[in-house]
Amino acid sequence: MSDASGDAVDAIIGQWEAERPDLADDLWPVQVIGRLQRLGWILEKEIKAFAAERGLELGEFDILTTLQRSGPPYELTAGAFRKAAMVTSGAITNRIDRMEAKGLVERVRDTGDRRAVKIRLTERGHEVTRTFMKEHLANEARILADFGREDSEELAAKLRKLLETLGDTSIK
Amino acid sequence: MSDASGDAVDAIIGQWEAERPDLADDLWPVQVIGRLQRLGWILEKEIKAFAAERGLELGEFDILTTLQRSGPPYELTAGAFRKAAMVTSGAITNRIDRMEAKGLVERVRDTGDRRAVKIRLTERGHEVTRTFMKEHLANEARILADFGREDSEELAAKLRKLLETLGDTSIK
DNA sequence: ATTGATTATTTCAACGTTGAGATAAAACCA
DNA sequence: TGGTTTTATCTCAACGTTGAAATAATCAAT
Repeated sequence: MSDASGDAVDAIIGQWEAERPDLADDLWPVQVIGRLQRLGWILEKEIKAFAAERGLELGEFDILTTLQRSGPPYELTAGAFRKAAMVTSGAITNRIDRMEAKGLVERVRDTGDRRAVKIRLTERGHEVTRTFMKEHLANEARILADFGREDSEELAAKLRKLLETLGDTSIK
Repeated sequence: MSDASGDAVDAIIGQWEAERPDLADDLWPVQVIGRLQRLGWILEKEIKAFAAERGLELGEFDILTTLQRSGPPYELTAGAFRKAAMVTSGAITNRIDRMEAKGLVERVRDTGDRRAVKIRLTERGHEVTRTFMKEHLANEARILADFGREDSEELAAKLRKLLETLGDTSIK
């Protein structure tokens, strides 16, 4: 059933129902996954633009915040980033290269394990992250302002449940 | 409040509360946006792998399904794809180039407006999309199987509301 | 009809990620 | 100690996207 009103996903499902009636009973996952995909795109674009205004790549922002929220001594290995950021090793190397050039982080060879490289937040990196993070949260609050706090809490609870179902229980 | 159990986002929020108590009251949007981001990554990876097993790029899959669900005569302009797929013009040109080489679509110069190029699904493209789509929906159903149909419906309703709030009401 | 503005697509260099292979160090085990 | 396996990072070519500039056709207005 495609309503006259609705979001883009309702329209897409309506198109499928008309074109492939044989699949009508199998379309229900699209309601969820299609919407999650669209929201992912929209939000990524939003946050990417926000970061770009401040001279940061999205991945670089990711490194900075991961590092700061990890707490003292504000250093993590490249491997830790790979897992936290869900990207490959080459991407981490490149990001750190760029950020080291900007003076936001520094590489510190681990004294114990000389294979490992600790990435440490510089004083400048700290400052940038501090102000950036506050603005970032304000921006996210703005994005959700019309949706509202109460709906946000309810939605968050359901999203948590889905993530747990999918096994996303760790940031290690 | 960071629970002992929970998903990755609960852990992240817990870290921020410890490291930046001054931001504690501003973290609520992360509950939603952080989770939407993670779900976007997870699902994209899942679907990308699924497409790759069948020799298709994610963007190519996007073109195929957009084309098929548009109904007869199964042709759209490059511009229509740009809007539907939320990507830039160069990306569309490249995708169509690759897919034309694979014999999945063909370019047809519009007889009326000779600036426009219609992208049309070939017979082979139709076949591929038909089988692919059925498997794709089965795959999505598998992903959501543990989450359940009822929770899916409830979650979908909230996601729709958020998308509408963000102005994502059209696929034109 | 001619000029100017707009619209549609393609081109292309820059960019970030991927992923396999290389390098190097540590851990394991005889 | 010596040899093998494992772990951590870096290297680098291939890949897809971005976004601005180029090309080409239509539309608008006089």
